[in-house]
Amino acid sequence: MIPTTLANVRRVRATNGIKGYKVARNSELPTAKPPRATIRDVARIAKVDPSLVSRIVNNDPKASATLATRKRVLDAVEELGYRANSAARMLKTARTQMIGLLLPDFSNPMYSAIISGVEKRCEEIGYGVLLGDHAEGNSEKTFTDLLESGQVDGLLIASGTLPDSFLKNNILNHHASVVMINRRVRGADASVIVKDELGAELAVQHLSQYGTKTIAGIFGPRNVDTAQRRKKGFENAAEKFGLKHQSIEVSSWGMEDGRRVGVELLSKKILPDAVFASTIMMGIGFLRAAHEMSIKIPEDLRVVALHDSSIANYLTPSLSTVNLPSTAMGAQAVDLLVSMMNGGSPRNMVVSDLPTLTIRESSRLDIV
Amino acid sequence: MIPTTLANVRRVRATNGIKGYKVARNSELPTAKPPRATIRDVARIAKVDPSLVSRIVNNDPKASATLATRKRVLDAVEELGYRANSAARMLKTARTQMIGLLLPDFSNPMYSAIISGVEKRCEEIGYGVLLGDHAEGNSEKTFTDLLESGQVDGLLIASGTLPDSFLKNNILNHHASVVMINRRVRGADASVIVKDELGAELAVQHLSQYGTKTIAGIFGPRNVDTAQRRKKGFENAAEKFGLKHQSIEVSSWGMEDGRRVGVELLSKKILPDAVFASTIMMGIGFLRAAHEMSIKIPEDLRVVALHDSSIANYLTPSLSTVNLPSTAMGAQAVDLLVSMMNGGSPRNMVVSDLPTLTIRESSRLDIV
DNA sequence: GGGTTTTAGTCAATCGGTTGACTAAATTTA
DNA sequence: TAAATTTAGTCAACCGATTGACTAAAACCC
Repeated sequence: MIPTTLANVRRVRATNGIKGYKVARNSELPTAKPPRATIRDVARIAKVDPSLVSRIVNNDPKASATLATRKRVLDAVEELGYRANSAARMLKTARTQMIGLLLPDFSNPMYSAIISGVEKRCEEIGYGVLLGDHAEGNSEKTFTDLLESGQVDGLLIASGTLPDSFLKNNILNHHASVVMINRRVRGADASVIVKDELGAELAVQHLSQYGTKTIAGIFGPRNVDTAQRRKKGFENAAEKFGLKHQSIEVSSWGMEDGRRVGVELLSKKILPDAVFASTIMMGIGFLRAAHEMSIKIPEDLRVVALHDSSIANYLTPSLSTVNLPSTAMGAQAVDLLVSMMNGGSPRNMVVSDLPTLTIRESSRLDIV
Repeated sequence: MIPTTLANVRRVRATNGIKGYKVARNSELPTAKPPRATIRDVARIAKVDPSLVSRIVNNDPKASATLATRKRVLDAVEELGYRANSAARMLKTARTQMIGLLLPDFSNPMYSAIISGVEKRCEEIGYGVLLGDHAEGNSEKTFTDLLESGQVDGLLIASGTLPDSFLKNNILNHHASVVMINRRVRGADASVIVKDELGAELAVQHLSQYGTKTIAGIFGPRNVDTAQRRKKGFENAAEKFGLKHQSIEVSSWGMEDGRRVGVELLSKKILPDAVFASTIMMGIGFLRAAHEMSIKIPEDLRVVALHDSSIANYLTPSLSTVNLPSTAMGAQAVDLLVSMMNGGSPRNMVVSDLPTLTIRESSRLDIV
């Protein structure tokens, strides 16, 4: 795996003092590569069969070896710095121990909690994460490549934008375990979502204070169920608290969407008392719109957005948010995927953790 | 690669009705897995030797085949949906076609341009990207695992925080191609950086307008060369433009650092006329501090931060930035790494693209 | 102490592609 | 037209780890 030239570099380096930073003497530069130790090397040194080495290092219950033998093997492993070649293992076992994570965009803080949940859980169970984004155009390619060349054992997809039809075709047409994150697509029956609806309700409940009469909500693409769940939660809660409400649907989830809607909304004669933004990005955009339109927040209008992120603390005004258990969602998606890879059936799951509200300046009128 | 059980699962899924969507008939449910086509299957159908199939699909110049034969092979590939098993290929060729990208934190927008540059370039040249973060504690493990189990052919490290000593030890002790991104570490001789110094100068030059007399700069960890380059550029430019300047060094690059320094700075009797934040995160934090301290920006004090990101447009006030060519840096790092993996020598490179200034509200006094 | 079970470990096939060496036929060259 | 070269394609040995089947010796049982 490791290119031989590199091995050289390391050799050279290891034999020289680091301290004064003279890294190498020239004479040592062009030497032969130190080849990586294989299981056979270990076997030879420990004077056992390679198969026994394999069984010992993998804790195979079928391995039977005296303590002395085991020690010899382990010592040899140590001495040679042996690590199983993952390609060979993959080939033989037909498992890569990797899962793919497909996202629209790494830089979007909305996804970062998910990423870290996925990453962490994978680390715990010894899986690697192969990231793919489907920025534009390359979606299809990324997708099929990962699956079809068998570089991953399964795939997680977190996308608030890819159309259902694309997802459905790809999920259904490829032989692989696929789990959708915070998205349900008809025709795919493995997913993990959070209680978006409840998150929206929580926001509305909070916003209904201070004599709020009217409230507006900004939502994502109509054909994405995530947007619909949030909208439903928003509308239900608005009804429940007797608020006049209006729902605005836009075609993506970004800052500019929040700003544009904001400008439009705030140009009207009559403003709502409160606004719910269904993503933190939209919330940020909306705050900007308010600034541009010289609307004072929270005095003139109060705002809460979905998704927490540390940046919410640093905005002006700081942005109240509803924190969805996205990290837990990522972790749970990994668990579901792994269980499916081991023969378990696909399920549509809901993370049991509840959304929580963090009140900041954008929605608090009662500052003493 | 794709575990057979999964193939089953997928079948199952395809055969069950979802909600109103009956996708298939039940009778198809418990059938045998469709095994993935191997090169031998293709060979059999095309009536040629597997080796010829291999040569044809890989465009091996050594392959000689009549047009008719070639077509038979390609047709068979198509028919079976054949994709080479990547584990087998890796094993034989001793290359994974993957590179690892190590970051402190995915969610940090500072890194997102780098990620996308790396990703895009890798996609172009047929490499996969394996992401690893070294949030806390797991750095060492992530690092060694990736390298030692030979899951990647080389490694890119973009970290403004890991101490030199750690990097040096790890880089030096492992057999692998490693390229540092926007960081130079003594003892490691492969890196790609941008003209941070010039970026800082650009910011100072701009800030020196409007009669600015004094300027403060906020920089990252003293023992990280990136921070030092920025500081140097800042100080040089300040001298050049005859500004009284003060440099503040903090131990990390985040929003809270910017805010903390800001609060401190703005508590003093005499304020600087301008502030340069050496990351956008610090800039955001500083804006917040200004708000908390009721300092008006840009009226009382003007601010420019390094790194562009769309969020700069949506802050209040919007934040002037110097856009470093981070995407190009990511791409170039990939190129360097690949060239090293092919036997090229390590180099310390500088991206030739220049930083550019984007003026926004935080530094513009002459609004009409 | 003869038979059975356990323990300790080995053997060899296999995963799926790749690649240097090779052959037989076709084509070119002299 | 005979020799030399090129073309078309095959053969077989890997790469490194895993795993079911197997063996020989030791331990156990009554």
